Amino acid sequence: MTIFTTLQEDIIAICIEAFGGKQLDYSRLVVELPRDESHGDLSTNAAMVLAKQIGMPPRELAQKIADQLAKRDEIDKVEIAGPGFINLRLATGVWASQLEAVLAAGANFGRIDVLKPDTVNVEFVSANPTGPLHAAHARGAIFGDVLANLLNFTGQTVTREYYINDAGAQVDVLARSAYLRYLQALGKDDITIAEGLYPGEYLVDVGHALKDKFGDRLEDAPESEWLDEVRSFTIAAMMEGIKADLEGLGIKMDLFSSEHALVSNGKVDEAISALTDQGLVYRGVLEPPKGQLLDDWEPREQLLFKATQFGDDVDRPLQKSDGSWTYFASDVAYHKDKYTRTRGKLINVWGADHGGYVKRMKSATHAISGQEDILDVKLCQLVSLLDNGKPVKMSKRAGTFVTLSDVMAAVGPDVMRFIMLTRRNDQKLEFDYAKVTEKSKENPVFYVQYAHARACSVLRQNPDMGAELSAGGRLDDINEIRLIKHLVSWPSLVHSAAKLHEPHRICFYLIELAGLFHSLWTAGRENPELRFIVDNDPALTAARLALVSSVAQTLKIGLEILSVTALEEM
RNA sequence: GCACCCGUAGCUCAGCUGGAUAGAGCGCUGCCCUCCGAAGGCAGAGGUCAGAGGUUCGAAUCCUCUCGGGUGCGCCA
Repeated sequence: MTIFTTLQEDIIAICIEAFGGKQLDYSRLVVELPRDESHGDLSTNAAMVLAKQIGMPPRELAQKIADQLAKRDEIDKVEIAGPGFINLRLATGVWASQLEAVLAAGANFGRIDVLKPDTVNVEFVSANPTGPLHAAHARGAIFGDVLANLLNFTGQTVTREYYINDAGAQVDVLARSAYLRYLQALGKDDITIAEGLYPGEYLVDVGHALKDKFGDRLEDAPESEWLDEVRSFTIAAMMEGIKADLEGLGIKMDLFSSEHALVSNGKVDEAISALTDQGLVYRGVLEPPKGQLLDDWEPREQLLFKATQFGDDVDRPLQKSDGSWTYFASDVAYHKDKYTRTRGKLINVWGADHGGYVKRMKSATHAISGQEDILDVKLCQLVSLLDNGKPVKMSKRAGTFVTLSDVMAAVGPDVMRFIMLTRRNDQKLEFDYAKVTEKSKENPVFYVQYAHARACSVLRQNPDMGAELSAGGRLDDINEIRLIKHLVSWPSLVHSAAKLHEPHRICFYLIELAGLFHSLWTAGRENPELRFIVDNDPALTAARLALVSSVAQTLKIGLEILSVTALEEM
């Protein structure tokens, strides 16, 4: 229970007492830290939010609530300001006493404020199994993983899922490319990798592995005889590499789903006929997209899903010209499968280039589940790789893209995970090798880990006091109070980050917490009276160590949500 | 042409899903190590929140339009 929630409940109680007859909507009522400290320790918009409902001028209502609040021991002063803000000044020692609750919550601090428990499926990465992960995949991977951690932390039951696109033409292309490498492994040196195949070196090893497994048995066989075997072998090899890369990032999926399995089990036909039964599928002709050059466009009747009925711009095709299912059709089946399995919320983490796909997928999941907001799609913008300000050259054509494992070898998982979350997901991100490995303030990973290490260093010097940390009322320096306020706002930060599916908020919170702590630390260097350890004053020392301990604990919890190491020494 | 995302200090970005005088880092100017880790900190300058309307007690935040940047638009997955 933080002071925020206590006061909020108090205010609601006051209103029920005074206006018991009326049913009031308290959902917009907040107790928060005012941005400007001159407005007091805490402020609430209660009067402004409730005024209209009650039918009383805001300032008058504010006065009524304020009179009641003023009677509380923990409140020193109440003021009405502006259009009806109620500003509260807390009695000495109230902030400091908040630390007792922080320390009592221990590793569960922030878990207190849980969302309504639910089952959530987070699908992320889902990179095509046609090659190793490249650096840009890391963003979505980490976003999804940390979001899953965060939801877990707030009491949700989470499944991490990877959808393998192991059907369609691209995996045949992969198989043909691997087959050529197989021929090379058998000693044929006049092999050229044709345009349109995958030229990457990573298939050389697969070629050798194919040779080890099949000998020369496939050498002169027609494609129809080797395609299936080579394809499934190669996909398995690619997935093995992808799993190893994810493991290097500290990511463990709960489930890998196969598109191929879905298709061959008839799930697509099943899903489409279910939509047909709902009257959402028809044969029709689409308009060509305007402003785009399509020389080969011919109007054609095809099977369409009534996406417009759910807010999409046009109805979406389910079949290609040859009668086979479109990718959208199998995606409908996949999402139906996911929903049927879990009956919970679905979250998809996609690259921003799939933005045009969101509406139709939400339309489909709406149709499938009957719930409009069952699916949330988070789009991650591009990552550009830099080395000291200069772009790192990448060419997918030549097969020389920067792989995830290359970057990981250079920076390690902690840096990778933290930096990828130092931007909102819908904002482009620059990842500069040189800067993110710097051991300085410019590097936020280091900055936060350093704060934790510093806090641990203080606590290490006083192992004896650990047992009796007292959160007495003597923490009254402005920097100490600021730090406590920030600590106490951690649960509500976690709550909104989880609710909005915005893990980056954790990063920014930790950076700010680290900054406040560094600031206090240095204040102690300049003014000995502000040092954490005060000779001849064990009570004050204990109170300050309680603060340090709370900081260390909260940094650790936050870093654990990010799965970034909370170092005790640097 | 249409849809989605973005536009906040010189630069890179936050802004708790509508709160009060819009914040941080970098860069710039000037400071702080006899002292728990200076791998850090303090202070100053810097803004028409792209622009114009609207909604209301109150807008960077919500709605409409305009401008600028990005992504995408049947038979790639």
